[in-house]
Amino acid sequence: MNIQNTILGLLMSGPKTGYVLKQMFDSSLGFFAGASFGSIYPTLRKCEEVGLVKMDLEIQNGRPNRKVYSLTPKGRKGFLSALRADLIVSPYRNEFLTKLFFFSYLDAREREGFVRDYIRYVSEKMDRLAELDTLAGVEPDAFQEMCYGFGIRYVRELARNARKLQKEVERHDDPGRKRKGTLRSGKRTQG
Amino acid sequence: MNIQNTILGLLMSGPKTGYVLKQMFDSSLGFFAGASFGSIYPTLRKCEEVGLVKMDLEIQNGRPNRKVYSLTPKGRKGFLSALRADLIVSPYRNEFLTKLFFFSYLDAREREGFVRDYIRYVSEKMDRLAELDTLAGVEPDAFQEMCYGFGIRYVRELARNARKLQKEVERHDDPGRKRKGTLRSGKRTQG
DNA sequence: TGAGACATGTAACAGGTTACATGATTTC
DNA sequence: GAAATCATGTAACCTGTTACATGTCTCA
Repeated sequence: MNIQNTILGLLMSGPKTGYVLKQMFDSSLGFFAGASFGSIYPTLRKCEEVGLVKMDLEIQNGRPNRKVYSLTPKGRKGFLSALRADLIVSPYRNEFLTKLFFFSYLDAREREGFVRDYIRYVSEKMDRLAELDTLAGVEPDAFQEMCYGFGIRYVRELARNARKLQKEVERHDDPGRKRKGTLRSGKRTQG
Repeated sequence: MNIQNTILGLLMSGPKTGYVLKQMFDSSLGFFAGASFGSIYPTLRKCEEVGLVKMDLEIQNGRPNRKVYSLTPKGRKGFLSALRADLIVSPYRNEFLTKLFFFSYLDAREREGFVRDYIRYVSEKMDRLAELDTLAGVEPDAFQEMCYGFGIRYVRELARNARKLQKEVERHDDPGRKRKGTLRSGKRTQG
C-alpha cells in the first residue's frame, strides 16, 4: 500500500482530482498515511500512462481546468490485488525515543523541555483527531470508523505513556521533589 | 537525529566499528531506530572525511581488518548540537490502518486474516522487546531504561488496541456471534 | 559440509519531500 | 490589499534500503 495503491483505493469510491485526493490525505487518512502534491500528481500521470486510471478534463473559466481521474477495470484489479497482498509493517521509528536514549548528555532543564515538547505534540495530535470527527467530509463506513477509533485509543495511550515517562524523568532529575506517596517497597527495579 | 547523528551518539560511549554499530541498531535501538550496512559504512566514511570521527585500523589475521571509529571534539560538538536541536516528529505511518481503511473491499475471511496478522506482528514485537531485557549487551543508563519501559508499555497497549479492533471487526462480520446489545434483525447464515 | 558469525564495502534503486513556478478568485 | 483557496505541475534533492561482492574462521 504505497501512495499509488492508496490513491487507487481512494478512487474506488468515485472519480477525484489530485487536489481533492490531497485533502483526503490531509484529513481522513492524515493520522496514518500522507502524500504531497509532488508525489500525487506524478503518480496520477503515471497511472494514466499505464492504464490504471483515465482522465477527464473539466474546463473551468478563471480557474485551472480540473483533471478528474477515475479507475479503469485494470486499476480496480490492481488495487484489490495490492490490498490483498501480505501485510508488511515497516519498522516503528520514534525521533523522541532516539533523543531519550541519549538524555544523559543533556541537563535536567533540557530533558524536561523535550519531554514537554513531546507531550504537546501528542496532545495536538489528539486534538486534531477529535476535530476530524466533527468535520467528516464524507460519511465514513464501519471500518473507517474503526480506523478512527483505533487512532483515538492510540493517541490517548501514547499521551498516558508520555506522562508516565515525564514523571520518571522528573523523579530522576529531582528525587526530592515528589516525596509523598512513594512506596519504596513496592517499587521494582526496572531491568 | 538522522542516522549520522545517531551513530555519533553511539560513539559517545566509546570507539566502535561499523559492525558493532549495526548490532546496537538491531538490539538496543531496534525498537525505535535502525540502520543497514548500506547506510552505516558510507556514513562513517563521510564523517571521517569531514573530521567528525577518526579511524584506527586494527589489523587482524584471517579476518578482515577492523576499522575502529572514535569521535573527534568536532564530532562530539556536532552530536550535542543535533541532540539539542528542536524535536521534529515525523508523521505516524501505519500500513495496517491503511488496509483497514479499505476493508469494505474485502470479504470477512480476508479481513479477519489481516487483523490476525497484525496482532501476531505486535505480539512478536512484544516478545522481542522482552528478550532484549534478558540479553542487554551493555548496561543501559537510567534514561535508556526509560526508553525500554516506554517501549514495553507502548506495545502492550498496541496489542490491547488491536484486540479491541479484532472484536469490532468480528462483531461487524458476524453480528450473531456475540449477542450482547445488538439489535440486528436478520439471522446469520449458519456455517 | 554447510551455516552462521565476523568484517567491509559499492551501485542501483526506491519512494518519497521541498521548493519553485503559475495565476485567477474569493474572503477577511 | 493581504491571505487563503482553488488547481496543476516540475526539478532537485534527501535519506535510506536491497542486492551484490569478497573472504576467513568456527561450530555442529
